[in-house]
Amino acid sequence: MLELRILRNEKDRVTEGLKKRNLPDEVIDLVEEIIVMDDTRKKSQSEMDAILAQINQISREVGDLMKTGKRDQAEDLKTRVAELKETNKVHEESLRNAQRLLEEKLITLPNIPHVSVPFGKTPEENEVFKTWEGPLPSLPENALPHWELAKKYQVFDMELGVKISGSGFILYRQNGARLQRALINFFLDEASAAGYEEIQAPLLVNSDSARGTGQLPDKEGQMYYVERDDLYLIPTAEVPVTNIYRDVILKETELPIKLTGYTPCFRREAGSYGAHVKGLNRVHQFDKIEIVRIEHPDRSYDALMEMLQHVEGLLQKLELPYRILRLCGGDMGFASALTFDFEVWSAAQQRWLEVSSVSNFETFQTHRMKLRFKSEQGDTKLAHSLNGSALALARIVASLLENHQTPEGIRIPDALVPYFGKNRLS
RNA sequence: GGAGGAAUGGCAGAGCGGUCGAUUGCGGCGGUCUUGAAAACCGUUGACUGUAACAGGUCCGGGGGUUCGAAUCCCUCUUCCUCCGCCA
Repeated sequence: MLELRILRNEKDRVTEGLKKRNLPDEVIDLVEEIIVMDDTRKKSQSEMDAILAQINQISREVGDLMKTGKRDQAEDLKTRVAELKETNKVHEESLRNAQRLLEEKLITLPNIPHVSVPFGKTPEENEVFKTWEGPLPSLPENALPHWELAKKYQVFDMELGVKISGSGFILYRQNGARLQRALINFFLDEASAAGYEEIQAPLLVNSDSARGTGQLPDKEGQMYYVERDDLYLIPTAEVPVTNIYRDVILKETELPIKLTGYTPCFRREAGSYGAHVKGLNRVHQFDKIEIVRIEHPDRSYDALMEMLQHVEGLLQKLELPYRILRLCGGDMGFASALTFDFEVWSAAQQRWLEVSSVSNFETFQTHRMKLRFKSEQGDTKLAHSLNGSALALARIVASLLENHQTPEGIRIPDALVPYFGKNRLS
Protein backbone atom coordinates (compact mmCIF):
# COMPACT_ATOMS: atom_id res chain seq x y z
CA MET A 1 0.00 0.00 0.00
CA LEU A 2 1.30 3.40 -0.93
CA GLU A 3 1.98 5.91 1.79
CA LEU A 4 -0.56 8.69 1.97
CA ARG A 5 2.28 11.05 2.75
CA ILE A 6 3.88 10.35 -0.63
CA LEU A 7 0.59 10.94 -2.41
CA ARG A 8 0.21 14.28 -0.70
CA ASN A 9 3.79 15.50 -1.00
CA GLU A 10 4.83 14.06 -4.33
CA LYS A 11 1.65 14.00 -6.35
CA ASP A 12 3.37 14.57 -9.68
CA ARG A 13 5.85 11.77 -9.19
CA VAL A 14 3.00 9.45 -8.22
CA THR A 15 0.82 10.25 -11.24
CA GLU A 16 3.78 10.10 -13.64
CA GLY A 17 4.78 6.76 -12.17
CA LEU A 18 1.31 5.32 -12.42
CA LYS A 19 1.14 6.36 -16.07
CA LYS A 20 4.11 4.10 -16.71
CA ARG A 21 1.95 1.19 -15.70
CA ASN A 22 -0.52 2.06 -18.44
CA LEU A 23 -3.37 2.38 -16.05
CA PRO A 24 -6.61 3.95 -17.24
CA ASP A 25 -7.15 7.63 -16.46
CA GLU A 26 -9.71 6.76 -13.79
CA VAL A 27 -6.97 5.19 -11.74
CA ILE A 28 -4.68 8.19 -12.16
CA ASP A 29 -7.51 10.46 -11.09
CA LEU A 30 -7.83 8.42 -7.92
CA VAL A 31 -4.74 10.12 -6.58
CA GLU A 32 -6.52 13.47 -6.46
CA GLU A 33 -9.69 11.84 -5.12
CA ILE A 34 -7.79 10.17 -2.33
CA ILE A 35 -6.18 13.43 -1.30
CA VAL A 36 -9.60 15.06 -1.12
CA MET A 37 -10.89 12.12 0.92
CA ASP A 38 -8.00 12.52 3.27
CA ASP A 39 -8.83 16.20 3.73
CA THR A 40 -12.35 15.19 4.70
CA ARG A 41 -10.97 12.55 7.02
CA LYS A 42 -8.69 15.05 8.72
CA LYS A 43 -11.54 17.49 9.19
CA SER A 44 -13.82 14.92 10.79
CA GLN A 45 -10.97 13.71 12.93
CA SER A 46 -10.12 17.12 14.35
CA GLU A 47 -13.77 17.91 15.00
CA MET A 48 -14.13 14.65 16.83
CA ASP A 49 -10.94 15.20 18.77
CA ALA A 50 -12.18 18.60 19.95
CA ILE A 51 -15.37 17.04 21.31
CA LEU A 52 -13.49 14.19 22.96
CA ALA A 53 -11.22 16.73 24.59
CA GLN A 54 -14.29 18.42 26.07
CA ILE A 55 -15.72 15.15 27.30
CA ASN A 56 -12.43 14.24 28.93
CA GLN A 57 -12.26 17.62 30.57
CA ILE A 58 -15.83 17.45 31.90
CA SER A 59 -15.37 13.92 33.16
CA ARG A 60 -12.49 15.07 35.27
CA GLU A 61 -14.61 17.90 36.66
CA VAL A 62 -17.40 15.46 37.48
CA GLY A 63 -14.94 13.42 39.46
CA ASP A 64 -13.86 16.42 41.47
CA LEU A 65 -17.46 17.52 42.09
CA MET A 66 -18.44 14.05 43.29
CA LYS A 67 -15.56 14.02 45.73
CA THR A 68 -16.52 17.37 47.18
CA GLY A 69 -20.15 16.33 47.37
CA LYS A 70 -21.53 18.80 44.82
CA ARG A 71 -23.89 16.29 43.29
CA ASP A 72 -26.28 18.72 41.60
CA GLN A 73 -23.54 20.39 39.62
CA ALA A 74 -22.20 16.98 38.67
CA GLU A 75 -25.60 15.97 37.34
CA ASP A 76 -25.70 19.06 35.12
CA LEU A 77 -22.34 18.18 33.65
CA LYS A 78 -23.45 14.62 33.05
CA THR A 79 -26.30 15.77 30.83
CA ARG A 80 -23.83 18.03 29.02
CA VAL A 81 -21.64 15.01 28.28
CA ALA A 82 -24.64 13.08 27.04
CA GLU A 83 -25.32 15.88 24.54
CA LEU A 84 -21.72 15.97 23.40
CA LYS A 85 -21.69 12.23 22.88
CA GLU A 86 -24.78 12.52 20.74
CA THR A 87 -23.12 15.15 18.52
CA ASN A 88 -20.00 13.09 18.41
CA LYS A 89 -21.82 10.13 16.92
CA VAL A 90 -22.20 12.08 13.68
CA HIS A 91 -18.51 12.81 13.49
CA GLU A 92 -17.60 9.27 14.42
CA GLU A 93 -19.78 7.98 11.65
CA SER A 94 -18.35 10.28 8.99
CA LEU A 95 -14.82 9.57 10.15
CA ARG A 96 -15.39 5.85 9.87
CA ASN A 97 -16.81 6.27 6.40
CA ALA A 98 -14.05 8.55 5.23
CA GLN A 99 -11.45 6.15 6.54
CA ARG A 100 -13.06 3.12 4.99
CA LEU A 101 -13.44 4.79 1.60
CA LEU A 102 -9.91 6.08 1.71
CA GLU A 103 -8.51 2.68 2.53
CA GLU A 104 -10.58 0.98 -0.16
CA LYS A 105 -9.24 3.33 -2.80
CA LEU A 106 -5.69 3.49 -1.58
CA ILE A 107 -5.29 -0.26 -1.55
CA THR A 108 -6.15 -0.42 -5.25
CA LEU A 109 -3.15 1.70 -6.21
CA PRO A 110 -0.06 -0.25 -7.22
CA ASN A 111 3.47 0.77 -6.32
CA ILE A 112 5.12 3.64 -8.16
CA PRO A 113 7.67 2.38 -10.68
CA HIS A 114 11.28 3.39 -10.18
CA VAL A 115 12.62 6.04 -12.60
CA SER A 116 14.60 3.43 -14.49
CA VAL A 117 11.49 1.40 -15.34
CA PRO A 118 10.82 1.58 -19.08
CA PHE A 119 7.46 2.56 -20.52
CA GLY A 120 5.56 -0.29 -22.10
CA LYS A 121 2.42 -2.36 -21.92
CA THR A 122 3.35 -5.94 -22.68
CA PRO A 123 6.15 -8.40 -21.90
CA GLU A 124 7.53 -7.72 -25.39
CA GLU A 125 8.43 -4.24 -24.25
CA ASN A 126 10.60 -5.39 -21.36
CA GLU A 127 14.15 -4.19 -21.67
CA VAL A 128 16.87 -6.80 -22.07
CA PHE A 129 19.23 -5.75 -19.32
CA LYS A 130 21.86 -8.41 -19.81
CA THR A 131 22.34 -11.62 -21.78
CA TRP A 132 24.79 -14.35 -21.03
CA GLU A 133 28.06 -14.28 -22.87
CA GLY A 134 27.89 -17.50 -24.88
CA PRO A 135 25.82 -18.39 -27.89
CA LEU A 136 22.49 -20.16 -27.49
CA PRO A 137 23.17 -23.87 -27.69
CA SER A 138 22.32 -25.57 -30.93
CA LEU A 139 20.87 -28.98 -30.32
CA PRO A 140 20.88 -31.92 -32.67
CA GLU A 141 17.89 -32.61 -34.90
CA ASN A 142 16.45 -35.23 -32.58
CA ALA A 143 16.58 -33.05 -29.44
CA LEU A 144 13.66 -33.67 -27.13
CA PRO A 145 11.54 -31.32 -25.02
CA HIS A 146 11.85 -31.88 -21.28
CA TRP A 147 8.59 -33.79 -20.94
CA GLU A 148 9.87 -36.40 -23.41
CA LEU A 149 13.24 -36.51 -21.67
CA ALA A 150 11.44 -36.96 -18.39
CA LYS A 151 9.86 -40.16 -19.65
CA LYS A 152 13.06 -41.40 -21.18
CA TYR A 153 15.12 -40.93 -18.03
CA GLN A 154 12.49 -41.47 -15.32
CA VAL A 155 12.54 -37.90 -14.07
CA PHE A 156 8.90 -37.19 -13.44
CA ASP A 157 5.51 -38.60 -14.21
CA MET A 158 2.69 -36.28 -15.25
CA GLU A 159 0.04 -39.02 -15.36
CA LEU A 160 0.65 -40.04 -11.79
CA GLY A 161 0.44 -36.43 -10.70
CA VAL A 162 -2.95 -36.24 -12.39
CA LYS A 163 -4.07 -39.50 -10.83
CA ILE A 164 -3.11 -38.46 -7.34
CA SER A 165 -4.07 -34.78 -7.43
CA GLY A 166 -5.02 -33.37 -10.82
CA SER A 167 -3.47 -31.62 -13.77
CA GLY A 168 -0.55 -29.40 -12.99
CA PHE A 169 0.75 -31.59 -10.18
CA ILE A 170 3.98 -33.41 -10.81
CA LEU A 171 5.28 -36.60 -9.34
CA TYR A 172 9.06 -36.79 -9.46
CA ARG A 173 10.69 -40.15 -9.19
CA GLN A 174 14.11 -41.73 -9.19
CA ASN A 175 16.47 -39.36 -11.00
CA GLY A 176 13.96 -36.54 -10.79
CA ALA A 177 13.37 -36.79 -7.07
CA ARG A 178 17.09 -36.86 -6.49
CA LEU A 179 17.68 -33.95 -8.85
CA GLN A 180 15.07 -31.92 -6.97
CA ARG A 181 16.80 -32.57 -3.68
CA ALA A 182 20.20 -31.78 -5.18
CA LEU A 183 19.00 -28.44 -6.54
CA ILE A 184 17.28 -27.45 -3.29
CA ASN A 185 20.41 -28.17 -1.27
CA PHE A 186 22.65 -26.47 -3.79
CA PHE A 187 20.57 -23.29 -3.81
CA LEU A 188 20.26 -23.20 -0.02
CA ASP A 189 23.98 -23.67 0.44
CA GLU A 190 24.72 -20.91 -2.04
CA ALA A 191 22.35 -18.56 -0.23
CA SER A 192 23.87 -19.39 3.15
CA ALA A 193 27.33 -18.76 1.77
CA ALA A 194 26.10 -15.35 0.61
CA GLY A 195 25.04 -14.53 4.16
CA TYR A 196 21.34 -15.33 4.11
CA GLU A 197 19.87 -16.91 7.23
CA GLU A 198 18.04 -20.12 6.43
CA ILE A 199 14.40 -20.21 7.45
CA GLN A 200 11.92 -23.05 7.48
CA ALA A 201 8.53 -21.44 7.53
CA PRO A 202 4.90 -22.54 7.72
CA LEU A 203 3.34 -23.36 4.37
CA LEU A 204 -0.08 -22.12 5.40
CA VAL A 205 -0.54 -18.52 6.44
CA ASN A 206 -3.30 -16.37 7.87
CA SER A 207 -4.91 -13.47 6.06
CA ASP A 208 -2.87 -10.86 7.92
CA SER A 209 0.29 -12.32 6.45
CA ALA A 210 -1.18 -12.61 2.97
CA ARG A 211 -2.21 -8.99 3.20
CA GLY A 212 1.16 -7.93 4.54
CA THR A 213 3.08 -8.92 1.45
CA GLY A 214 0.30 -7.81 -0.89
CA GLN A 215 -1.18 -11.13 -2.05
CA LEU A 216 -4.48 -9.97 -0.59
CA PRO A 217 -6.58 -8.50 -1.95
CA ASP A 218 -4.74 -8.35 -5.26
CA LYS A 219 -4.14 -12.05 -5.92
CA GLU A 220 -6.80 -13.71 -3.86
CA GLY A 221 -7.93 -15.91 -6.74
CA GLN A 222 -4.41 -17.24 -7.27
CA MET A 223 -4.06 -18.78 -3.82
CA TYR A 224 -5.40 -22.04 -2.51
CA TYR A 225 -7.60 -21.35 0.49
CA VAL A 226 -8.54 -23.63 3.36
CA GLU A 227 -11.90 -22.28 4.36
CA ARG A 228 -12.39 -24.35 7.46
CA ASP A 229 -9.34 -22.87 9.14
CA ASP A 230 -9.18 -19.59 7.24
CA LEU A 231 -5.66 -20.24 5.98
CA TYR A 232 -3.96 -19.74 2.64
CA LEU A 233 -1.42 -22.07 1.05
CA ILE A 234 1.62 -19.97 0.30
CA PRO A 235 2.24 -19.01 -3.33
CA THR A 236 5.86 -18.20 -2.41
CA ALA A 237 8.13 -18.29 0.65
CA GLU A 238 8.16 -14.52 0.44
CA VAL A 239 4.89 -14.48 2.39
CA PRO A 240 5.86 -16.30 5.60
CA VAL A 241 9.47 -15.15 5.51
CA THR A 242 8.83 -11.43 5.07
CA ASN A 243 6.01 -11.50 7.60
CA ILE A 244 8.45 -12.53 10.31
CA TYR A 245 9.01 -8.80 10.61
CA ARG A 246 5.41 -7.65 10.38
CA ASP A 247 4.70 -5.12 13.14
CA VAL A 248 8.32 -4.94 14.15
CA ILE A 249 10.48 -1.91 14.82
CA LEU A 250 14.09 -2.84 14.19
CA LYS A 251 17.20 -1.06 15.35
CA GLU A 252 19.04 0.57 12.50
CA THR A 253 22.08 -1.55 13.36
CA GLU A 254 20.08 -4.73 12.76
CA LEU A 255 19.81 -3.87 9.07
CA PRO A 256 20.24 -5.39 6.61
CA ILE A 257 18.30 -8.56 7.30
CA LYS A 258 18.98 -11.32 4.82
CA LEU A 259 16.83 -14.44 4.84
CA THR A 260 16.41 -17.46 2.64
CA GLY A 261 13.93 -20.25 2.67
CA TYR A 262 12.99 -23.29 0.67
CA THR A 263 9.30 -24.04 0.33
CA PRO A 264 6.95 -25.65 -2.07
CA CYS A 265 4.79 -22.96 -3.70
CA PHE A 266 1.13 -23.43 -4.48
CA ARG A 267 -0.60 -21.52 -7.24
CA ARG A 268 -4.02 -22.07 -8.69
CA GLU A 269 -2.99 -20.58 -12.04
CA ALA A 270 -6.64 -20.16 -12.90
CA GLY A 271 -7.19 -19.43 -16.54
CA SER A 272 -3.84 -20.67 -17.85
CA TYR A 273 -4.19 -23.26 -20.60
CA GLY A 274 -2.61 -24.19 -23.88
CA ALA A 275 0.80 -25.18 -25.17
CA HIS A 276 2.66 -22.89 -22.81
CA VAL A 277 1.55 -24.87 -19.78
CA LYS A 278 2.95 -28.11 -21.08
CA GLY A 279 5.34 -30.13 -18.93
CA LEU A 280 6.94 -28.13 -16.18
CA ASN A 281 6.26 -24.76 -17.76
CA ARG A 282 3.38 -23.96 -15.45
CA VAL A 283 2.37 -26.14 -12.53
CA HIS A 284 0.24 -25.81 -9.40
CA GLN A 285 2.97 -26.89 -7.04
CA PHE A 286 6.65 -26.23 -7.49
CA ASP A 287 9.70 -25.86 -5.29
CA LYS A 288 11.46 -22.58 -4.84
CA ILE A 289 14.27 -21.10 -2.80
CA GLU A 290 13.54 -17.50 -2.03
CA ILE A 291 15.87 -14.77 -0.82
CA VAL A 292 14.40 -11.89 1.16
CA ARG A 293 16.04 -8.71 2.36
CA ILE A 294 14.97 -5.94 4.70
CA GLU A 295 17.09 -2.92 3.93
CA HIS A 296 17.77 0.66 4.86
CA PRO A 297 16.07 2.87 2.23
CA ASP A 298 19.43 4.34 1.21
CA ARG A 299 20.83 0.92 0.44
CA SER A 300 17.95 -0.96 -1.11
CA TYR A 301 18.96 -0.50 -4.73
CA ASP A 302 22.52 -1.62 -4.03
CA ALA A 303 20.98 -4.64 -2.36
CA LEU A 304 18.87 -5.30 -5.43
CA MET A 305 22.02 -5.40 -7.55
CA GLU A 306 23.66 -7.81 -5.12
CA MET A 307 20.67 -10.08 -5.38
CA LEU A 308 20.87 -9.92 -9.15
CA GLN A 309 24.49 -11.00 -9.02
CA HIS A 310 23.66 -13.83 -6.66
CA VAL A 311 20.99 -15.23 -8.97
CA GLU A 312 23.17 -14.73 -12.01
CA GLY A 313 25.93 -16.69 -10.29
CA LEU A 314 23.56 -19.62 -9.77
CA LEU A 315 22.64 -19.78 -13.43
CA GLN A 316 26.27 -19.56 -14.44
CA LYS A 317 27.14 -22.43 -12.13
CA LEU A 318 24.34 -24.46 -13.66
CA GLU A 319 25.71 -23.55 -17.09
CA LEU A 320 22.31 -22.48 -18.35
CA PRO A 321 21.86 -19.83 -21.03
CA TYR A 322 20.02 -16.92 -19.46
CA ARG A 323 19.07 -13.33 -19.91
CA ILE A 324 17.98 -10.62 -17.51
CA LEU A 325 15.04 -8.38 -18.25
CA ARG A 326 14.12 -5.10 -16.67
CA LEU A 327 10.35 -5.25 -16.64
CA CYS A 328 8.41 -2.44 -18.24
CA GLY A 329 5.70 -0.60 -16.35
CA GLY A 330 2.91 -2.64 -17.86
CA ASP A 331 4.43 -6.00 -16.95
CA MET A 332 5.52 -5.27 -13.38
CA GLY A 333 3.88 -6.78 -10.35
CA PHE A 334 1.44 -4.77 -8.26
CA ALA A 335 3.69 -4.25 -5.26
CA SER A 336 7.02 -3.76 -7.01
CA ALA A 337 8.93 -0.57 -7.76
CA LEU A 338 11.55 -2.28 -9.91
CA THR A 339 11.68 -5.88 -11.07
CA PHE A 340 14.30 -7.87 -12.95
CA ASP A 341 13.24 -11.19 -14.38
CA PHE A 342 15.65 -13.99 -15.16
CA GLU A 343 14.82 -16.26 -18.03
CA VAL A 344 16.55 -19.44 -19.09
CA TRP A 345 16.57 -20.72 -22.61
CA SER A 346 14.48 -23.77 -23.28
CA ALA A 347 16.41 -25.18 -26.18
CA ALA A 348 13.90 -27.71 -27.38
CA GLN A 349 10.94 -25.40 -27.04
CA GLN A 350 12.90 -22.50 -28.54
CA ARG A 351 11.61 -20.08 -25.95
CA TRP A 352 12.65 -18.31 -22.76
CA LEU A 353 11.28 -19.50 -19.43
CA GLU A 354 11.03 -17.24 -16.41
CA VAL A 355 12.90 -18.75 -13.47
CA SER A 356 13.39 -15.81 -11.18
CA SER A 357 11.92 -12.46 -10.40
CA VAL A 358 13.92 -10.09 -8.25
CA SER A 359 12.18 -6.99 -6.94
CA ASN A 360 12.51 -3.98 -4.74
CA PHE A 361 9.21 -3.12 -3.10
CA GLU A 362 10.58 -0.05 -1.34
CA THR A 363 8.00 0.78 1.37
CA PHE A 364 4.99 -0.76 -0.39
CA GLN A 365 5.03 -3.94 1.69
CA THR A 366 6.61 -2.50 4.81
CA HIS A 367 3.96 0.20 5.05
CA ARG A 368 1.23 -2.39 5.09
CA MET A 369 3.21 -4.55 7.49
CA LYS A 370 4.36 -1.69 9.72
CA LEU A 371 7.92 -2.91 9.34
CA ARG A 372 10.04 -0.05 10.57
CA PHE A 373 13.42 0.77 12.00
CA LYS A 374 14.56 3.32 14.48
CA SER A 375 17.26 5.53 13.03
CA GLU A 376 20.32 6.82 14.87
CA GLN A 377 18.45 10.09 15.37
CA GLY A 378 15.67 8.19 17.09
CA ASP A 379 12.89 8.59 14.55
CA THR A 380 11.08 5.56 13.21
CA LYS A 381 11.05 5.06 9.45
CA LEU A 382 9.73 2.40 7.11
CA ALA A 383 12.33 -0.05 5.92
CA HIS A 384 12.54 -1.31 2.35
CA SER A 385 11.76 -4.92 1.49
CA LEU A 386 13.12 -6.93 -1.42
CA ASN A 387 12.91 -10.48 -2.58
CA GLY A 388 13.85 -12.78 -5.39
CA SER A 389 13.74 -16.39 -6.44
CA ALA A 390 17.05 -18.13 -6.13
CA LEU A 391 15.73 -20.20 -7.77
CA ALA A 392 12.43 -21.74 -8.87
CA LEU A 393 12.99 -25.42 -9.53
CA ALA A 394 10.47 -26.71 -12.03
CA ARG A 395 11.58 -24.60 -14.95
CA ILE A 396 15.23 -24.94 -14.00
CA VAL A 397 14.78 -28.69 -14.29
CA ALA A 398 13.11 -28.22 -17.67
CA SER A 399 15.97 -26.11 -18.92
CA LEU A 400 18.61 -28.36 -17.40
CA LEU A 401 17.18 -31.41 -19.11
CA GLU A 402 16.85 -29.78 -22.48
CA ASN A 403 20.11 -27.86 -22.65
CA HIS A 404 22.33 -30.53 -21.20
CA GLN A 405 20.94 -33.47 -23.15
CA THR A 406 23.50 -35.64 -24.87
CA PRO A 407 23.25 -39.00 -26.61
CA GLU A 408 24.58 -40.56 -23.39
CA GLY A 409 22.09 -38.89 -21.07
CA ILE A 410 21.72 -35.59 -19.25
CA ARG A 411 24.99 -33.98 -18.29
CA ILE A 412 25.03 -32.70 -14.72
CA PRO A 413 26.92 -29.41 -14.33
CA ASP A 414 30.05 -29.63 -12.18
CA ALA A 415 28.65 -27.45 -9.41
CA LEU A 416 25.74 -29.84 -8.94
CA VAL A 417 27.69 -33.10 -9.10
CA PRO A 418 28.53 -33.18 -5.36
CA TYR A 419 24.82 -32.83 -4.62
CA PHE A 420 23.55 -35.21 -7.27
CA GLY A 421 26.21 -37.79 -6.72
CA LYS A 422 27.10 -38.46 -10.34
CA ASN A 423 27.87 -36.44 -13.42
CA ARG A 424 25.29 -37.90 -15.73
CA LEU A 425 21.62 -38.67 -15.54
CA SER A 426 20.82 -41.66 -17.71
C1' G B 1 -11.53 -32.44 22.33
C1' G B 2 -12.66 -31.31 28.04
C1' A B 3 -11.47 -28.28 32.73
C1' G B 4 -8.99 -24.13 34.88
C1' G B 5 -5.67 -19.71 34.65
C1' A B 6 -3.54 -15.66 32.01
C1' A B 7 -2.69 -11.63 28.14
C1' U B 8 -0.04 -4.34 30.44
C1' G B 9 5.70 -0.36 27.28
C1' G B 10 12.41 -3.90 24.52
C1' C B 11 12.01 -7.62 28.80
C1' A B 12 10.24 -8.69 33.84
C1' G B 13 6.22 -7.07 36.55
C1' A B 14 2.54 -3.60 39.59
C1' G B 15 -2.08 -1.33 38.97
C1' C B 16 -8.37 -4.13 39.43
C1' G B 17 -13.74 2.42 38.36
C1' G B 18 -11.42 9.13 38.64
C1' U B 19 -4.49 13.60 36.79
C1' C B 20 -2.86 5.98 34.58
C1' G B 21 -0.08 6.40 28.72
C1' A B 22 0.39 3.83 33.13
C1' U B 23 4.51 2.50 39.89
C1' U B 24 9.03 -0.22 39.95
C1' G B 25 13.23 -3.25 38.34
C1' C B 26 16.29 -4.75 34.23
C1' G B 27 17.88 -3.26 29.53
C1' G B 28 18.86 1.16 26.18
C1' C B 29 20.52 6.34 25.74
C1' G B 30 22.90 10.91 27.93
C1' G B 31 25.77 12.76 31.99
C1' U B 32 28.88 13.01 36.76
C1' C B 33 33.14 10.45 38.67
C1' U B 34 37.63 7.83 36.11
C1' U B 35 43.76 7.80 32.21
C1' G B 36 39.95 4.29 30.33
C1' A B 37 36.35 0.82 31.90
C1' A B 38 33.36 -1.28 35.74
C1' A B 39 30.65 0.12 40.02
C1' A B 40 27.92 4.08 42.12
C1' C B 41 24.95 8.35 41.43
C1' C B 42 21.81 11.87 38.40
C1' G B 43 18.80 12.43 34.20
C1' U B 44 16.28 10.27 30.08
C1' U B 45 13.71 6.29 27.49
C1' G B 46 6.56 3.39 23.71
C1' A B 47 3.63 3.79 19.13
C1' C B 48 0.08 6.23 15.98
C1' U B 49 -2.38 10.75 14.76
C1' G B 50 -2.28 15.96 14.68
C1' U B 51 0.18 21.11 14.47
C1' A B 52 4.47 25.79 11.36
C1' A B 53 5.41 24.67 16.50
C1' C B 54 2.46 24.01 20.79
C1' A B 55 -2.20 22.10 22.08
C1' G B 56 -5.42 18.15 21.33
C1' G B 57 -6.84 12.96 20.19
C1' U B 58 -6.10 7.36 20.06
C1' C B 59 -3.72 2.86 21.78
C1' C B 60 -2.89 -1.62 28.38
C1' G B 61 -4.19 -9.00 22.97
C1' G B 62 -8.71 -7.92 18.95
C1' G B 63 -13.94 -6.48 18.73
C1' G B 64 -18.39 -4.90 21.31
C1' G B 65 -20.97 -3.14 25.83
C1' U B 66 -21.93 -0.65 30.89
C1' U B 67 -20.50 4.39 33.01
C1' C B 68 -20.12 11.43 33.42
C1' G B 69 -15.40 8.60 33.52
C1' A B 70 -12.59 1.80 31.98
C1' A B 71 -5.95 -0.95 31.88
C1' U B 72 -9.59 -1.78 35.83
C1' C B 73 -16.69 -4.15 35.41
C1' C B 74 -19.64 -7.26 31.55
C1' C B 75 -19.94 -10.03 26.69
C1' U B 76 -17.24 -12.17 22.68
C1' C B 77 -13.11 -13.74 19.70
C1' U B 78 -7.90 -14.90 19.47
C1' U B 79 -3.44 -16.47 21.61
C1' C B 80 -0.49 -18.51 25.59
C1' C B 81 0.14 -21.51 30.18
C1' U B 82 -1.42 -25.75 33.56
C1' C B 83 -4.14 -30.39 34.08
C1' C B 84 -6.91 -34.48 31.61
C1' G B 85 -7.93 -37.14 27.04
C1' C B 86 -6.27 -38.39 22.01
C1' C B 87 -2.17 -38.75 18.70
C1' A B 88 2.40 -38.40 14.53
